[in-house]
Amino acid sequence: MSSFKSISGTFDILPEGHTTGGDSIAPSRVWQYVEATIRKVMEAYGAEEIRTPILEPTELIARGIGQLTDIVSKEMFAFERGDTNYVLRPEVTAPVMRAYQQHHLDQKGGVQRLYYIGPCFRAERPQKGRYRQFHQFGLEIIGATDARADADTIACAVDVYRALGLTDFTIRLNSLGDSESRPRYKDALIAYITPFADQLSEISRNRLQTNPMRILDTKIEKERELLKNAPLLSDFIDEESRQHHEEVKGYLTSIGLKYVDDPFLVRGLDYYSRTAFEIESDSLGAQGSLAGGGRYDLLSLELGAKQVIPAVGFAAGMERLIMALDAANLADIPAPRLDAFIVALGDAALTWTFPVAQSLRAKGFKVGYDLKGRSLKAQMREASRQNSRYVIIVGDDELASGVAEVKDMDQSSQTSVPFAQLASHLTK
RNA sequence: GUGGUCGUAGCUCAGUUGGUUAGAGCGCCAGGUUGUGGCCCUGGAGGUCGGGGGUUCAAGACCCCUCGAUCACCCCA
Repeated sequence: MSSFKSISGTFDILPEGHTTGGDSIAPSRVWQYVEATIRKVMEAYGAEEIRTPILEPTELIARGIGQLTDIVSKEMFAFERGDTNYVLRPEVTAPVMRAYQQHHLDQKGGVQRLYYIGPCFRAERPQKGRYRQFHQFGLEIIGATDARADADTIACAVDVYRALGLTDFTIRLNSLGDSESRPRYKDALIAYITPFADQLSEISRNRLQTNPMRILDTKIEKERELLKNAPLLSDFIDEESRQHHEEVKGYLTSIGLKYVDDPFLVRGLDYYSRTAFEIESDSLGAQGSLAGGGRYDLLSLELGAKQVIPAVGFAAGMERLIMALDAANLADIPAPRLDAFIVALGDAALTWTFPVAQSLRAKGFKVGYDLKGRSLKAQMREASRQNSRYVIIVGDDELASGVAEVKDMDQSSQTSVPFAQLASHLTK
């Protein structure tokens, strides 16, 4: 046993899949399958992949996500080197927006649809479905204020889940209003809550000062009770935002997408305005948030743009998606099978194996052979384990005659095949 | 960051109130089959009982610390 272990909250993805003591990590082929499906759906939405660095300037994340958010204030892997401050990206919307501005993608005219899949890092206490290195995928539609962009974003996320066979989730939707209606609502909320302040938890009391809207997100039953009659954001948002929200809902309805209008839905990142949504698994428990997103028209300004660059997007967690697939038994991807496994007996045959395997591989066959010089029986067992379609058996006799024994492992039948006809025999 | 639970072979786990050389199933390896996988039979390898310290004549079992996992809080994807 090695004395080194992967860092807490991180995990290896292996060909066979394994458990971390409780949580199970899917085989790499399941991840590949999920990624391939995501790419396919993204392409259906006209999106192309963007890959940004894992390392970003700390300031970008702090400004983008918000200094007072939990992510920035206590969950970043950040370090200093020379006179630069680095972070391991905790999310990728801010980096995508940074890249958009850095490369002047607005100058290409039109709307950019960018998707990503990759690792993110947050220094949270690990638990099921929550890791310190985790993987997000998401879509950002940049350059459009049209409500169809918002609806498109939500539909895209939903399509990813549907394409994988998941149906067990709920969409929650809200509008956060614009930069003027939010402060007004904030004031009203503070005015409403302040009289009860001493009945709140310490966390909520702190939020009253720093980020009062996050209090709406509380899971404490008593606090929810106190919030029953709290002013609603929907009563404060500006007319344009309200109309925008109605349009978004209209588009969702037009494609038969069901959602729950949730006036208490607030996202934990500061950059959202107007549309905010979350997709929650109905069966995953505490870490059931599959995807979240919304409109973030003001992020561009926060990152130094001279004018508003309207944008919407969603981000989703790969771990939770795969957890949900597992729970629904939708993650059984069969291991690939070999076309042929070459069993060699004797030194001459061992030597013969190598170029033959190469020439078959060059013709597109998946070919394996034993590398441990084991017995015929052991080699056969290995072929069986690797689920090879055929086994090619060659010993001194076959080398002399130029004719191999080829066994069909499914039929358990065996025929003699001249070396020159091996490839054509495998095609059958 | 806070609280609860757990940590024995590669995996899943058993291990009586502390008491000799720590077990099972699966997996792995070998043999039964002088050149044929899966099923069956036989045998074998594999464990500093997460790590460190302590109590005791004696600790896998008890105590403390630590690390890890896990569930919840929190957070969010």
